[in-house]
Formats: sequence, structure tokens, C-alpha cells
Amino acid sequence: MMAASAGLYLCPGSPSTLSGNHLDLSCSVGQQQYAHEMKYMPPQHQNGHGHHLSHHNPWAGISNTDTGHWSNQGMSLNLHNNHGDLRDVKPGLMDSEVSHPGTTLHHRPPQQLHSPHAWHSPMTPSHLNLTGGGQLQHHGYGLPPMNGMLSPAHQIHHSMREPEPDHMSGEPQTPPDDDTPSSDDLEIFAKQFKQRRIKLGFTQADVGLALGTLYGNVFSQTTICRFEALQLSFKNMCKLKPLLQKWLEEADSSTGSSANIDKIAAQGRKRKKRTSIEVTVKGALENHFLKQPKPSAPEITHLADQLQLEKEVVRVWFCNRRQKEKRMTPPVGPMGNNGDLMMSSDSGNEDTPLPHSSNSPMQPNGDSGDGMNMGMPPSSMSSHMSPSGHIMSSMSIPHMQTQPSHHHYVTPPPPRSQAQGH
DNA sequence: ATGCATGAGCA
DNA sequence: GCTCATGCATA
Repeated sequence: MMAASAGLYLCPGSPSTLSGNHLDLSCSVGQQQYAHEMKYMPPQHQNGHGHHLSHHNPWAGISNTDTGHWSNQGMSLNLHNNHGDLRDVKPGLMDSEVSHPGTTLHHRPPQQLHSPHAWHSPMTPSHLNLTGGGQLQHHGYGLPPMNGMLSPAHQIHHSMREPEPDHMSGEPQTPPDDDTPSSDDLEIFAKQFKQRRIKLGFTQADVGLALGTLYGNVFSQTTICRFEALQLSFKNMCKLKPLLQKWLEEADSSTGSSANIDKIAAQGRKRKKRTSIEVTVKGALENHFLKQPKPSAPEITHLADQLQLEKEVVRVWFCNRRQKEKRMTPPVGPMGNNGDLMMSSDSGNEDTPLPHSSNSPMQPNGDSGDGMNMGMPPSSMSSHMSPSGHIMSSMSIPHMQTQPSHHHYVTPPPPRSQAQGH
């Protein structure tokens, strides 16, 4: 439980050691008040592992069969209400609707959808606070059951259908809606999504909010951005795709009308100020990371001490760094470089200290030590192969100069029955 | 677009 | 105490 020392924020000025105790203290940081009372909501559906999501995992298409890996926790649809801020939101409004897609009905008949406004229809809490939003929980994500009724008529008509690349592998590539998409599908979809979104005049934030009003799952600009950039885990991409696809279909069908988007500037703020780590310090952390991506508690403490950072900050930094490593894709330019991925592939190999060899996103199964993540089959790690064996990245749709298509989330979890890796 | 952060779930 | 999904805040 102290795990994440979550609840505790030190006020910027008070660097006490937080490691252990966290109470909810609230300190006002600048303008914001920080009352952290994040106790999470009633564990209604907390089914530990109940989630299934045993979609086949394309990534590992290879190992497909058992896959569950990506899933363990992730799919758990409980969108935790992050940060526990829901309380300063206006009471009453959102929860009721946003959280029940089923009942909800936010679904307007096609005709009404005709305006982007639709997303904020009368009942929709346009002011929904992004942060706590009302949705305290995700429930079955867009799976068709109830909202499936969204304008069947329009379902997928124009450009939006999946291109179905179907290159080399003869397998039937995934159907647009159901089924687990292949990495190629995701890649293509993400690109198209972005293009359409921009054409329609929506921002990433708009989309995130729209998803909330439509399905009860609000997402931030960050998430939409990462989706477009393929910077999410494969599993996460799969989860979001149907939602975005639906949104796109609706938005598409209501286009021509107006591109008016109303943005909701709802942002409740109540978080700890972001710690800005100096470059030099960052460099030191990077260094350590290269040698030891997973430092032990004492190491962290020591490092923190050395760098004069809070231990928690250091711990989190490593966590984030690892996470980044897993999804990072070469920021390389438009593929001008050698199309190599550049991640330092240490992940997983504490034993293989190559500082930064150039690349390969993930190690073959090097789950070292704790072995968590990916042990992708060698085959997929070679260059940019998608699990299904397709080569991704470099080719498909080179346009979009703005985004070097860097993707490739990292390798899928080891097909192996891994224990802790979740 | 991304760095630092939160929190659930699991081990 | 880690991973993973996600996001506020910021560059």
C-alpha cells in the first residue's frame, strides 16, 4: 500500500520524506488546492482478474494462442477515476449519465448527430471535468452491445473502412469492428483517424471528450495523441480503436454541416506540480538507467540522495522511463535515418548492459530478473515486424510529415506464462 | 507532443 | 513496489 505513495504530495516547499506515510494532506500549491482524497470509489466491480480480453494477440501473433498477457490488468475496465478528484466537480451532473452508456443514451439518432454539437447535447455535461469526469468507471468499453445501435446506417461507409492491407500474410486481416486488429490495422487506422479528425476540425481533446459523452469514457488529449502516434500498448490500442472508430463514423456522417467544435475548457486542476528534473540530473538518471533499469529500493534511495531528489520522484522516473522504453519508438525523422529503432534495448537485460546499442525496441525475451514484459519472439523483434509478421512502419503511408511514423509499441508480452509480468 | 504523476491490480 | 493505463501540466 504504500506503493505508490500516491496520495501524498509534498508541498513544494516541504521536502519531507514522504516515503512512508501518506496522509491526505492538502496543501495549496500556488493556485491550486491539493486535497487529495483519493480514496477510490466503491469497488463495485472490482474483479481482480476477471477480465478477459483474451483477444488474440496479434502482436505476438505468433504466440497468439494464449496471450493474455497484455491484459492482465489493463483491460480491467475500471477506469479508475484518476486522481481522485471527482469531488470538486459539480455534483449531480455527470455521473448519472456519463457513466452509463447503456442507459445512456447519449446516443442520438443519426439525424441529430449532425452537428458536432451533438456531443454536448442537452444532457451531456459539457463541462465535464476532464479529470474526474464523472465517469468513474469504464465499463465495457465500446463493445457493441448497447451502443451498437449507433447509426447502423452509417456504420462504416465512406472512407473510414479499414483498408485491409493484407499484405503478405494470407490471414484474413481483421474486420473493422470486432476482432482484434492487427498492428497494421492499427497503424493504418491511427493515420486515417488523425487525418479525418483534422479534416473534420476536431482537436484531440475534442475527441477525448466526445468519447466521454458518447460512451462514458472520457479520454484526455494525451491519450488521443498517443493513440494517433501509436504510442500506446497494443492492447490499449485495441481497446481504444473501436471507440475512436465509432466516433469517427459519427463525426464523419455529420460533417459537412459545421465544423464547429466547442471546446470545453474544463480542466480542474489539482495535482502536484510537476517536478522538473534538471538536465544534468536527468543525464545522471539516464546513466543509471542504462546500467540498471530496475534499481532496487536502496539504490533508488541512494540515487535520490545523491541527486537530491525525492525518492519517490526517482522511483517514478524509473517507472516512467521503463514504460517509455517499452513503447518508445524512434523519434527519428521521417525515416530518413536508418530506419532503425533506436531504443536502447536494455530492457530486460540487466545482464546485457549495452549502453545504447542502437536498438531494437525490445529485447527478445530477455526478461531478466523480474521478467516482466515482453519476451517477444525473436522473430518479431528483428526490425519492425509486427507480431503478425508484417513489417510495419516504414512503409505504409509515408505521408504526414509531421509525424515520423514512429511506432511499434513494444513487443508483446511473452507468450509464456509468466508470472509476474502480468 | 511529452514529462512527471496517479492509482488499480497484482505479485 | 512493479506494471500499465491514463492524464495534468508543460515545453
